[in-house]
Amino acid sequence: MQPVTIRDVARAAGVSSATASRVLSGNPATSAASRERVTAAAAELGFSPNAQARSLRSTRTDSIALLISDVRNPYFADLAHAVEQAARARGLVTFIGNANEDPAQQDEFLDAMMSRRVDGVLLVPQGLAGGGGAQVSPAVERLLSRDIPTVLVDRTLPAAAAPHVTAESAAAVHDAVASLAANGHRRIAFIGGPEHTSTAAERYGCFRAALADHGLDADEALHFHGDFRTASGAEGARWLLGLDDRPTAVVVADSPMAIGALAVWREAGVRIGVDLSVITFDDIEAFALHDPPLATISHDLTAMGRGAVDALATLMAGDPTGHTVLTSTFTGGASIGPART
Amino acid sequence: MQPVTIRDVARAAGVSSATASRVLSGNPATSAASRERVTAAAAELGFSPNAQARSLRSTRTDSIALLISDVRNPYFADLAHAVEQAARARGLVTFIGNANEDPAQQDEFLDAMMSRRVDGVLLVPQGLAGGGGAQVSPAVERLLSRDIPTVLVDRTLPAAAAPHVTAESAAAVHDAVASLAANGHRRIAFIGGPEHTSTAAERYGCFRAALADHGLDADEALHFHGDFRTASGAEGARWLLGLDDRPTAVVVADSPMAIGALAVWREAGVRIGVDLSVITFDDIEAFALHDPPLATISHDLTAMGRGAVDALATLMAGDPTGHTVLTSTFTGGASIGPART
DNA sequence: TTGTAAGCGTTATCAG
DNA sequence: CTGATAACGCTTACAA
Repeated sequence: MQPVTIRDVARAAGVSSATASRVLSGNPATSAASRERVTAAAAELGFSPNAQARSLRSTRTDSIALLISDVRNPYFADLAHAVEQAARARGLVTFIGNANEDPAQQDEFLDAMMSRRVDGVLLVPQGLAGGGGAQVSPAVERLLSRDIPTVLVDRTLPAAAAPHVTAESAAAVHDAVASLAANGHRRIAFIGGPEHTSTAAERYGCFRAALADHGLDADEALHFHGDFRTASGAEGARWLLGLDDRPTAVVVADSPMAIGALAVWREAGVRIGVDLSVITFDDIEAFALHDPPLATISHDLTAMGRGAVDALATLMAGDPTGHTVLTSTFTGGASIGPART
Repeated sequence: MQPVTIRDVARAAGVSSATASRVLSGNPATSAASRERVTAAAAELGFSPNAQARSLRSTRTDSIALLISDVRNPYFADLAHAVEQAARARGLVTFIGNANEDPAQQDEFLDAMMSRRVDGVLLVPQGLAGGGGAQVSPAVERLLSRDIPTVLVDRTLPAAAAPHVTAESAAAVHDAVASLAANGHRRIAFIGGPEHTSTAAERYGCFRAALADHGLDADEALHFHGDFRTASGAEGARWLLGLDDRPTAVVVADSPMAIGALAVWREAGVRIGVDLSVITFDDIEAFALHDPPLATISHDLTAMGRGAVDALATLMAGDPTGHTVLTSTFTGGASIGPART
């Protein structure tokens, strides 16, 4: 079936293509008569407007892009869901892209989106492994140097390059460490994320600060550098088991790593909350599977998603927007127990 | 900064826009000299072609759409990841859409994709709640009546409307039920998915067949109708606890429902593998959190994703394609124990 | 090998 | 309220 164009509709309705266009895009300057005939003809022919052509002219696409780090990470899945629902409420379609924690994949998706002229971009920026200067990947550079409304979500970028909606965990981490300290823990390990992401840095930074608050000193030897994925959590778990003078507690920086780590510890016969106290970031539904209940430091992803869409909408409307920082919540659980002495 | 057009590039390179276009789209009819100057100019100006305009002319977009039922369901997250990687290997960008198990959201996304003229569509079709005739939602109808290459993934549609890549679980379910039967279980409940999805029907159908294979009769009173989401799994768990002559074993039709159900059972003090034997569909990483290990019936999502992309690529190349049906695997676990007598 | 010019399907402008 | 007509940014005959 050949695609039906607006001209076909106009011809069938006996009007000009301009009138047909006006009717179909809800322009009030139309007569009831032509409105009726055009809509009828469009329905009859099964007309679906060519968005390419439309936005070539109008430069609006009513769509936004959301780039997340990892579709398989429940944290980002929740974020994607929240964004999608909030965007839908504003009449925007969301295209979700998966960077797979890889700047190259991020860039491909962003380029595709830019050339498709989405109205705005929500970006969880991927860190550059290089680590040297305050670099930003090429496509992100392009994104920002053009005037494409962009909001960073969850993670930020060095130069405060764009407005962002992120979470701040100081208070929750403080409470979490307080809970450990109250249980007599003094050697607390940290299984962290990749250093080149702002969240990994923020989470670890808050952890160190919290230690200091409780008169404990941060021991860099108790800091494992993971990559936010399951396998590295398992590695971190094994690393912990191999430490001399094994720590009695550990904080894990995200849920996939926690899943990987807990599986290893179970296999090794480590009793969580008894032999080892565990606190993990990112409360996900699947944690309900774990016994005992896990203590968590969590974010309100629905709020983050909605906040991000709000900020982006403001930006798309042409108004400047600032940063939003949400606070995290500490929820205790039986995975914290007294330090064995 | 105003968007950079191909004319800007051409001007900077001192050639016509036609030559610039030829260079940038890899047309061999170009001189080394202009090739060099054009690519330099494009890089210099940060040119990114307008995909709208390009495909308005050329009708290829090198992109595909993937519509999944629920981003937050790890099963679909895994599928999305697999598709995305396979598509990327073929130079295709994947736009992921989330239907949220809702035909209306599915249709919005599909319409947006059709009007953006993606080269192909991978669709996990949403069931119509009506249940009456063999209907298909309007946008899916449009999708199929036009000649847009489309492959159904995971779920099918009544009229074998399009080629599909799905999983078949008969053998795995047979083994699973055999394992229960060998442990003396005779009353086995089933917490199923929404009837209007083909997978729910297939999974339950195989379950009934497997019961028959083992001389057990299917009792419709032991069939709970869930909706593939966590909350309904919890409901199903409570339903099971309230049954007279409580079944000693249960099969759960997907992982989110299993998560919801297991949480309820734990809270009720039900010992999995002792008081109640459990087998669940869809092996996900987070199941590693559960003790004892869960018996599962699982699919190879990587194979499904790759198979779907292969089928779609074949279709996009103009060749007809058939159906692919993958087999499932049963993996035993300590969540199956002897029936208490 | 290159340039000119004609569209692709739609919407915006400007007269009527 | 409507109809010509000119773009939007790009590709592709067709000439040169």
